[in-house]
Order: sequence, then structure tokens, then C-alpha cells
Amino acid sequence: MSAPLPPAESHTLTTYRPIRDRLADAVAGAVGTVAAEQGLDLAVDPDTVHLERPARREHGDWSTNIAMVTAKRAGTNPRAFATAVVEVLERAMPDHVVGIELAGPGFINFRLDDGWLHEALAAVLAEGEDGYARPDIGHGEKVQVEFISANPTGPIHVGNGWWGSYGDALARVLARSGHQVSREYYVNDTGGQIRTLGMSLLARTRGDEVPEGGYQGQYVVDLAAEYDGPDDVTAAGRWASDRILARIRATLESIGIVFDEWYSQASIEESGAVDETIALLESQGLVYERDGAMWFRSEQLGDVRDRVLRKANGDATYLAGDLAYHRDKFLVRGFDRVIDVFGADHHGQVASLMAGVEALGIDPSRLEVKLGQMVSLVDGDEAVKMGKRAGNAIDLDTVISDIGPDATRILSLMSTLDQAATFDLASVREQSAENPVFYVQMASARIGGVGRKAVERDVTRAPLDEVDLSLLTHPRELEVLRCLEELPEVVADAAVDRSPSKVTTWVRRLASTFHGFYHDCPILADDVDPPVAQARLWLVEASRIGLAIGLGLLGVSAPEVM
RNA sequence: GCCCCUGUAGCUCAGCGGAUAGAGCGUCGCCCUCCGGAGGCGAAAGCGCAGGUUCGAUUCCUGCCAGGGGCACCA
Repeated sequence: MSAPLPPAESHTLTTYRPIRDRLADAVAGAVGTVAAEQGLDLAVDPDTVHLERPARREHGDWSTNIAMVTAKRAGTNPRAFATAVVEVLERAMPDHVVGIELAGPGFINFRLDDGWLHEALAAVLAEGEDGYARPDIGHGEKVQVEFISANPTGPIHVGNGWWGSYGDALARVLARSGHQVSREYYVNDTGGQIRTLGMSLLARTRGDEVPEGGYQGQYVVDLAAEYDGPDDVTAAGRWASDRILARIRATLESIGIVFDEWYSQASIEESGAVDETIALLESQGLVYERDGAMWFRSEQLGDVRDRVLRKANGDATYLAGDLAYHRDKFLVRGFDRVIDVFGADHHGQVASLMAGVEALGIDPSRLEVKLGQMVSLVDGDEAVKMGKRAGNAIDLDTVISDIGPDATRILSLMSTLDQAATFDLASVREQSAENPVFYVQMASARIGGVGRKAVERDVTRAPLDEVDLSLLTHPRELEVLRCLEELPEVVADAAVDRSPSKVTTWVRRLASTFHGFYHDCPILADDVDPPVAQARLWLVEASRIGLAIGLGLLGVSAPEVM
């Protein structure tokens, strides 16, 4: 089973085109022919032909709504137009098409032989884990995904983990779809909160209670026990935030999140970039003074009101730093696109950020802000408390050690970012079968099990070009192939929609089809024809590839043994 | 009051403008001399309300109702 793949045959790679593209060409061509025959002014680009896999199999393998979409332009009724298109298509049937039917209000339904699925399987095997499902929709676009960026004043909370899983998976999806991706964490290592942290720490070193508004957590007590630095608020705060950041980093690495860049807010202030940015806005007449502070006329640019850039005490605000930071992203580091992932509790800063970016001469459409809605946890019937300043709140570390890294990742990626989700820790803890990660990883383990059993029974997988994949005709086998065939589109959709949870949905579906296949289609039993067994072994390998790609995008492991 | 997000099955969530809306858990039934039953098969059960756009709306738009989050010279 672990035998290396036979070398891909070049003709396989160069001649394979997804059936969808071939059908789109045929449909566009037929529409053109009909238009010419009827003297209509109708040109259809194959890229715009909508082809879908009907939910119900009796509606065929593929379907297009082209007649309904173009009927109005053509000035005819959809059924009549569809009839003409079908007639043209039937003169030269597209690849694998064995029947074309008109249905409903004007759908053109294609019935295909199973060959298109066998071709798709061959493509999966030829391209492999590394090459399959790499739709190039980014064309090398340089995109930065900034996410988490939690203040280093305490352990990060569960929401950070959820949104962080999103940011990381999105980065993976973008990288796989032809984007040049960089992951970044913006470290808010300056300002009042660091002083507050320092005050809290110093209070604890003296054995005092933390002052009003300070950080109450046990971690401050623990850090205080180690602190032997100067009795200076800023120095103490810096020291503590460094320690906390190291812990955050370790926590994130434990769920597979690794950043390319940890960008210091203090460094950008010290570089003078903040002053430059304010001066730049000032030179455009967008800054004025009031009550001793410098204000940015952001209301002119779509914000609900103006914002302070420099406080009366001379300190730059967070916004001023953030604008300098974004100027650096676009104009200094040259990202084509920046995606910021924030928690919904930072919603209030979006409008001013957008206004500032625009004022700095950057096309605001190059900046996307994704807001993750709040996450809440329950443990059975009990609500779980979260929150940094509270005492005994549950943090991300605790959850990870409770349910494990894989469950943490897949659960965060089950629902969309826009959904304020509630998760029940009790239902996914350890041996519980309610955890979807088990269902998916079980498929992975079964794939591994087939390999182990094959070795045990001395069965070896023959080279692909000696195996007849067309022997795969069982409905369960074809379901697996249909699912695998969709993966490139799933990756593309996930990238375009910035929605890695689409990959989660797909992975669960692949696991489901695989379990069905595994249940009904014996591979290594004595009464299976050897040629069929060979074809099934390759189907198993393709499933392994698909699962590895999907789980890889989610940052979830694909264990061979459970 | 203003801004953002959400209302889909008893619960937690999917759902690309299409033809009879899916999954897991829960409930009620089946299937283990078999490559991992942490599995498979089946049943009951649902798009907050009202308009609009469209050949077609759970999906897009508006209003209402309900829930969550935000409206600092904090970050």
C-alpha cells in the first residue's frame, strides 16, 4: 500500500480537463450555433455557463440553466430555446454524455457514463496530494492574512483560537489556490494596557491586590513570583508581556498555527512611521486640533464621526499606529491585498481604519476585514466563563488540553465566521463519538488499516497503468469518486468566499462516502476478483489523497491508526 | 438611537439564485461467522414574520420581530 506511486503519465496530465469545462465548451458552442441558425445576437462565454451537479440523480449527472438565463436575451421562451440547444448538442455528443434531457422550466440535464469519474480518479492519482486540487485563482497575488493579534496581557481566549483557526485555514486555502500568503500577528506591545499589566505585576510582587481595572488572573501571580526586574511600571509590563507572548506562541503552535511575522506596535512607533503617517494626513487637510488633541476627519470618509490620532498628552492613539501599520503593509511591504481577521468586539474600529487607508491613497477594496462573531462554550448544562480580566476564566490552553488540538481545529472550522457559535465541550471530550473529528479520522484510520491488512495478506497494489479503473461501478464507489472530483472546486470556492469551513463540509462528506464504500465494497476479502480489488486499492489511495489534502487545509491530522 | 452579525429539525450547525433543504447528536427501528461497529441502512421532525426583485428566493433587497456584538483622548 505504501508503494510509491508509479510515475504519472504525461498524456494523462495534459489531456485531462475537468468534465465541467468540457461541458461548458459544448454548451457555449451549441448556444452559438443556435444563435447563428436563428439569427440571434447571442454570444456566450464558456466561463459564464453555469453547470451544476443536480441534487437528485434522476436529473442527471450535470445540468445547466443556460436556456433560462439566455431565453430573455434571445427573445424566445426557455423550453423552445433549450430544445434547439439540445438538438445541436445531440449532433455531436460531448465526452461521456449518453443522454440529454429537457426538464422542469428549461433545465438541460446531461446523463454521463461512468468514464468521467474514472478519468477524475486517474487525475487525482496522477497529480497526487501535492498537485491535485490546486486551482490557480490567485495568480500569485501577494496577500497578507493578519489574525489573532491578541494583546499580550494574558492567556488568549477561546475566541482567539476559533478565529485563529479560521485565519490559518484561510491562509492555507489561499496558498493552495495560487496566492502568495503571509501570516502575521500584530503585537500590541505598547500603550496603557502594558502599563496596567506592569502595575498589576508589581502589585503582586509586593503581595498586594491588583489595582482597580488591573489584570486579576492567576498568571499575574505566577509571573510576579519570577520577576526580579526594576520597580518600573513600563519595564515590568514589557517583561510580563514578553513572557505572555511566548506562551501565546506555544499555545498557537500546539494547534498548528505558525506566523511568518510577529509585528511589534512599539517598533512602528519608534521608527517614526506613526508621526509620518499623521503628517501625511495633516498635509491633506484631514487633521485638526480640538481640546488639545489631534483629530482625523474620518467622518468625511464614511466613518460615523471623527477620531483622535494624538491625545492631549502627546501619545499616538491605537488608530494612528494602526494606520501607520497598514501603510507599511501596502506601501512598504507591497502586499496586493490584506485580510484582517478581527473579533466582532473590534467592529467599531473598522470604519476608521478603512477611512484612514483610503486617506493614505490606498484603494480600500484591497483591505478586507473579516469579523469573527463571538464564541461561547458550554460544558454539558453549565455555561463556561471566558474573559481575560476575570479570575477563573477558561482559556484556549485549557480547551486544547481538554478536547485535543484536532478537535479544537475542526470544531472551530465547522461553522462560518459569521455564526456566533456555541460549543459543548462535554459532547466532544475524549472518547465521545459525538466529536466529528473521530468520524473523519476514522476514515483515515480505516485507509491505514487497509494498507496494514494488505501487507498482512501479502497483497500488493499493481501499477496504475495495469489496473482497470472502469471496474469501479458500484454506487458506493462512484459516490466516492463524485466527491473527490469536486475537491478542486471546493478549494476554489473556499478561497473566493474566504470560507475555509467549506472544506470542512467537504471533508465530512468524503469521510461519509468512504465509510459507505468501506461498508459495502470488500477489498481484500477472498471472494473479490483480483482486478476489482486492484481498482479498489487505488480508490482507497485516492481517498487518502483527498482526505490528506482536505485535513491539511484545516490543520487537522490524518492519523493512520487511532 | 446608530453600525455589524445571526434567526434553517428537539439541540448544535451546513446549505453554490434553481427542480423533493442536508449532517451530527437526541428519539424510534434494523445490520456484527465481515478489510477497524468510533461504522452502515431506515423513520419522524424544519427555512422568524411581511413585502419586493427574478422564469425561479432558505439564498438578493426593504420593513418588522427576536438574539449576539460594537458605538473612548482603551487597545
